[in-house]
Amino acid sequence: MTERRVRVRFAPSPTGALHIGGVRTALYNYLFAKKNGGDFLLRIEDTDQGRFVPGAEEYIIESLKWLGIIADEGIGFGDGPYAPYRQSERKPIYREYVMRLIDEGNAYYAFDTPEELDAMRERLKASNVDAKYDAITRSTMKNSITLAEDEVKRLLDSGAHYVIRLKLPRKEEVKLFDEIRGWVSVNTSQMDDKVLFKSDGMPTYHLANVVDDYLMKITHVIRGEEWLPSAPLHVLLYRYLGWEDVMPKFAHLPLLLKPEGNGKLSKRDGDRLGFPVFPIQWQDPTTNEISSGYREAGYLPEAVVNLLAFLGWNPGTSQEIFSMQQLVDAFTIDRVSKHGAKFDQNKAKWFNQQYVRHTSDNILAVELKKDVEKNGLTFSDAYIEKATSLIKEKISFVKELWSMGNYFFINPSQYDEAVITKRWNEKSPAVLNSLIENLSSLSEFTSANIEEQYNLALTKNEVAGKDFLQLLRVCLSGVAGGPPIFEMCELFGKENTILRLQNALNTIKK
RNA sequence: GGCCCGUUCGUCUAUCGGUUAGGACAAAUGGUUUUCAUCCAUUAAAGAGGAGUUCGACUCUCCUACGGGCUACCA
Repeated sequence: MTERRVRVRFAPSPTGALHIGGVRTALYNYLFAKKNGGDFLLRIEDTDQGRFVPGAEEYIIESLKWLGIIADEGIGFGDGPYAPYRQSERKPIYREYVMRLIDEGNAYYAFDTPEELDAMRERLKASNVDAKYDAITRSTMKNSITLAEDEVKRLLDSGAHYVIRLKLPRKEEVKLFDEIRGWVSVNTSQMDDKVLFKSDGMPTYHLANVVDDYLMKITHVIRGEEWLPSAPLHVLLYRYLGWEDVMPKFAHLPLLLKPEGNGKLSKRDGDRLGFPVFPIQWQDPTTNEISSGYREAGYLPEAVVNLLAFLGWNPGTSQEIFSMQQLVDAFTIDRVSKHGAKFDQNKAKWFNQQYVRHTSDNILAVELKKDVEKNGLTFSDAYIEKATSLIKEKISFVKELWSMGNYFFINPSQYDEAVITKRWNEKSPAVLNSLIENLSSLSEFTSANIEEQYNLALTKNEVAGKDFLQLLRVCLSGVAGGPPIFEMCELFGKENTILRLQNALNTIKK
């Protein structure tokens, strides 16, 4: 077999918001494709009409685009040579292949009603046997194996509801090589005759995914670990369809787990634990319930990509900050870990902090400006950018430029109680008055000059600097921490600095 | 219950038979920053348990325990 061009796909189903674990799967597929000079495609697996959620598809596309996980082909990315990329639009294709399975005796019609299936399962459970539709139970059910040929024909002609099931051998070891876990083997005696074709004329995931991966020339299937148990089934499908020689390689990714330990990370965990589990905000169209997203929470896309990449993969070096291109260059499947990873909010925050710090002031200032304007305030771009540069070092999230630095734009009316209680004393008003006086006569309002005047005010009132500086900060900004004080003052300007000091003097009384 | 997968500091992980088991986040302590939310330094912190194989096992095998996944006409 000649070397095939690497082609991988991300194939979510549009049943709601794309979970962060799904995003990681998409990312690993993307990294693998780019690393190997291949193609990454987005395919929408909407074979379950009943679970379709409006807006989910758009949400998936928008999320991937926000993160820079750009597909070469597929829905939302200009389609491509293997269109359509939405399984519901490929409906006629699947019938052809499932008929081939029937003709060759590898699949059969089953006419059992849901009630009959339930009854069978309960019967088996009661006798302590595994309740599955398999080589043994199928002989007791209503299908084209047990029914006479003309009866099957009559049922089909009369439009009776039926599904098509894969006919598994009674006892056969099915082996597959997983690129992450090595050889995995399952006996068909443990599997059941999975439905391939539903009564609504749609294929199930199992059939559709195999047929599409074949037709779209997929070389590697990189997906979540939840698919590992059904992978042997897919192997069998490739075999029966005669495609084993071009069967993709499999890599089953470990799952993302809840931070407290039990179970995989799920939709509800995010807002319960105070961090997003979705890339961007999602509003459920039926309940209107809003789930927070990384984007809205102030995460930078590059940070999300970086932190996600490290949840289940590492380069084997001590480097942790990676651009997308660096990830592409470094990524290999064999460095993906086998075990699930718990999401660590602290580490996520740290990653974002790194990226915020490395983002230039003028770009961050644009975001801060939005908040300033949202609050009905007007400041020059230069002022906003300078404020950005001062606040930037202290924050982890872009939105904290405003939440932690809004005192650059609004004079404080409240003052940190703890600091006031601790630092304010009978000498404080005198120091402030001296400072106001000194600053008023200052012609060049620079941080160095301000500091000089501050020290003079201290000396005059016989107060130690260490005891007063934090109090000064609180008088100016209202809060206990922040950037260098005198640089702050320089930005506030002479008039506003003095106004702030006077306000503090008038407001804080003890 | 059955089947499959997994198990190194609190968390993410390095180690591909021989290491004082390394790094990062978080934590604690100290320092710098005349304030702090930055920064620097230091400390504490791990091979689930039991059998093998081997001169030697975190690393290979088996058992047990624990965790996770799957077990639909859902993906």
